[in-house]
Amino acid sequence: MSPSYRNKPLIQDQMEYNFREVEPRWQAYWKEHKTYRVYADKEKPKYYVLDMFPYPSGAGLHVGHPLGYIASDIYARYKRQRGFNVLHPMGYDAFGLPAEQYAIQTGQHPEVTTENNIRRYREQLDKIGFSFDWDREVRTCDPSYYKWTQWTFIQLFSHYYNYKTQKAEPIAGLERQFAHSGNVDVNAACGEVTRFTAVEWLKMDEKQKREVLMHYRLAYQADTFVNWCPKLGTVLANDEVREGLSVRGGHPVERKRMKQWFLRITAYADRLLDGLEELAWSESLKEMQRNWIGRSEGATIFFGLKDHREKIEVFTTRPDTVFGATFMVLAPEHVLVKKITTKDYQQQVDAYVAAAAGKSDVERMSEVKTVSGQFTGGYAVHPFSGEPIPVYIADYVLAGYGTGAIMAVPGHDSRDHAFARHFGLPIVEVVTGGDVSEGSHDDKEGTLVNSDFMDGMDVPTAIRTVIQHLESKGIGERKINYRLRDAIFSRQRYWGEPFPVYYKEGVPYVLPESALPLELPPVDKYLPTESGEPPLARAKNWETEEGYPLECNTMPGFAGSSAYYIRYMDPHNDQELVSQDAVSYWENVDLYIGGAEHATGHLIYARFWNKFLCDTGVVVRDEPFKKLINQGMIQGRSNFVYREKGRNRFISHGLKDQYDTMPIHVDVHIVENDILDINAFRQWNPEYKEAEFVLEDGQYICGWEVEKMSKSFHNVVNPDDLIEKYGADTLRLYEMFLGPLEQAKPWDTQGIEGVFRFIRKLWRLYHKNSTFIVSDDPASDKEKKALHKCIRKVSEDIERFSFNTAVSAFMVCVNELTDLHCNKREVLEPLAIMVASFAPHIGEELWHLLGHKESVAVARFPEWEEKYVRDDQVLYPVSFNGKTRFKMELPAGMSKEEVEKAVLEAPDAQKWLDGKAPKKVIVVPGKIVNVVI
RNA sequence: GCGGAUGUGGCGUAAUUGGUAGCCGCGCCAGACUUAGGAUCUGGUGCCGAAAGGCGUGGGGGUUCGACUCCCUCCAUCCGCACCA
Repeated sequence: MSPSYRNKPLIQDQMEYNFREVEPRWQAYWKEHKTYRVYADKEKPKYYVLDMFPYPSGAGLHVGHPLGYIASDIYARYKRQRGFNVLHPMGYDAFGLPAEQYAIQTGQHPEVTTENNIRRYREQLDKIGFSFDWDREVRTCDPSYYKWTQWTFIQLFSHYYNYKTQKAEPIAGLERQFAHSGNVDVNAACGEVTRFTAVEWLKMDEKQKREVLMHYRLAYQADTFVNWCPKLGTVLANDEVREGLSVRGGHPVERKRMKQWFLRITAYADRLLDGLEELAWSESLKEMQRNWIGRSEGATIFFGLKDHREKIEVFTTRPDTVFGATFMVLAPEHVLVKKITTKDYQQQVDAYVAAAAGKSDVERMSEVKTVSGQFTGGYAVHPFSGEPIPVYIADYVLAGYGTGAIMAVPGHDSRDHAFARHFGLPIVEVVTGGDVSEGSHDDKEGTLVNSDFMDGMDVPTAIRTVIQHLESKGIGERKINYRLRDAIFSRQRYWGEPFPVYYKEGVPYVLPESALPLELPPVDKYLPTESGEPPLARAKNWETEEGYPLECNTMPGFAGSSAYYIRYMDPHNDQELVSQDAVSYWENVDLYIGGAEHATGHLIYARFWNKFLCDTGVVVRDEPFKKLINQGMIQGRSNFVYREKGRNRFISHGLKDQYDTMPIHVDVHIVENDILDINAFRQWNPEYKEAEFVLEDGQYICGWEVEKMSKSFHNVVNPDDLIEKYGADTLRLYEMFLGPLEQAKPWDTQGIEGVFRFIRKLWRLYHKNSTFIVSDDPASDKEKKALHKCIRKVSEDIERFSFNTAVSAFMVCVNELTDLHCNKREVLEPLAIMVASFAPHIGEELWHLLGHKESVAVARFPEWEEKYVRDDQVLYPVSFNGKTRFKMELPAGMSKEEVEKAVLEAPDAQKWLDGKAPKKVIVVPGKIVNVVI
């Protein structure tokens, strides 16, 4: 081996851009100089760019995670260079199940593992070169943070929702009103309360009063059926239960009645719905929220019972079809089922109810197609005709929606139709336009028939009319129903915010603010107690100073994430959640980037939380997130080898169909360009050490497929490895270059070489043989044109969040400037500023090499000028009957007529005209010429 | 079933207002430099065809001088919701 051989790569390294030295140097500089620190500066316009903060899991980041952070970072840097005062913080959603599960297994305090994970996340994030103001970091599990989560809970507990004023108001005002005139005049969001007078109120003792008030509070306690898993000692969400077993562990889950804390989010249903209008969110996301809220307009109607004084209340969106109601159906859980069931049907009804109770929600959903039900023996009375109508119970009526009872109109509802068919019940047509013996006519098109006073009306008129009749007779009223449920707000867990609540004689009271934060107590185990109480029941002295027991439930994950964007505005304030000063300056989030998986969870709760804080004067804007972008998922690109069945032999992709093979995932790190590194493969798994291979062209070609990025598919790519190999700037550019931000796209490490070459090509514009060669000579028109086209494209693309095309524009520009051998400061300086948003390290390095002392972060983004991008010659594509045939260069200023003349005279045109006269010539100046023959 | 989105070279994609389809990059092919190349540089690369030319943006139809773009219809894939009265 000759010495020159060994030296060669070294010399090359010196000449090339050395990201391994440059990137850590600037990261240290930014940290030391607090380059990205931000204050509420009233002289400057504010802009708030927020990322959904991560849950710090033990696995660290893969290349999919930083995608949104990179996009928001580019935008934040761009806005800063545009003169905005940019708030761009980061923190951690640090309470959560995985840490607790790990604690149960290992006995380690979740705080310890969480702290470790955060440290690892921070290292990874720092390497990517983000412009976060880390002095504003928040962690939801930090007592100084959750103090304000607890504080907000106390506020929710102490407020009710007044429908008259359409906002939250202090519960004390409600108490005054009760003392003055009872609850008759109150129009508030509440549970089921009976009417009472002022005298009755005043006669109640404190316990009774508190019970009544509990029905009005925005944070309230109520009994509910939950998915209780005795083995895990906790309540599970619907998606944590499959086929009656817990997803984790596979333990039996039962429906259990339990007291839980709730947030009265339904009070805000209309405002949550209406607020969507003003938001710059994607239509699909808004639609998801609309569906989740599920507002439907209709009426409630009371049906009397034949042999009982009670009435059945139903909700219907089609009160106009009331004369078509030939039977009624109650949910099996409906309270009146017991009462109306006659002796003859007792057994069958009991059996049906028992069977329904044993089924999980998921099971009931999966049986959608089967019609089942049971007659109760009871009859209701039609509110208008007085006819008796049979009452059934059936699974297809849900206890949790509407009133849990329906009037069944088989002529105009497909499910009722199927049910009527199955049980041989009469089907009556009340709206024309279909054939009800064939199937139900569900549309609102048609004319009312067989409907007494509504005959001849169209559907909308009939709906208005019947509601008037119902209201005047006092047997029903107009009603808006929602699918949205109040949010269950308690968990039987350890690793969450403790409730600032204690119990006096079984009645819950909130702690005074001075007692906050109520810190999580140490426990001996992170499991429920033997008697099934939550882990906090294990804590010693878990009581107030007076000896009252404290609440043992903790808050769910969304508690801490519902107001973190507010806390970033004033993260160290220990007097209030946020100062009026800070919030009146920063207002709300201008740009929010995060995953679509939070569409109906976090994004609904946060909006609700924010509206409440707005009502109570804590924040100044009704909506928290003005614009929201869901970054698309980065998928994995998996590689496969094909093992011959029953043998330790692998067949190359192109030959696999000639053998009986099965595909096996292979680690993408030992595959390059779909060619398997056979030696690495043999070492990868001892099982394959002696493997044989059937090759094509001397190589083993792997198959590939796009799948979720997951350990089990061996397709996870770690950003640290890529940064080590190519640098953070290359990673950032490549993540953006991959495709549109909002679109899901597969990760293919192969392509990163292209942006890596771009970075080095950029560097070479400013350097020759490792010497900085930028000159102060004036730039040529061509050079300026390349630059100004780039400024225009990049700024327009950033404004519309089209980062992939912006990267492409940089490449085009650098290619052009390279061809022009441009080394002019006039061009290269603005280019460095622009590049710095995307690739901050090389941008900062070039900026300082250009002689600047301040960070490029505060440089002014260049403006493009029309005069430099204008063309004086236009290359006209000339088409005949819409097909482009040749191109012709003409001066830009030419009139339509001149262009037409010039084109028709051209020799190329003669060929295509073939002696015929053109019927018509279309000239779009500066664009195109089309000749019609 | 309902709602939303997406279909363009071998791959990721581009075409901002109806105006040259395929920019930029990967891969591939050829060449240069080289003892060597998985380095670097240069050129080529939608498909068919020797060429002339023809065909091409999921399929079919329409509007238009002109359609990836607008309209109708069908198909496929992905996501969300799902007996919501």
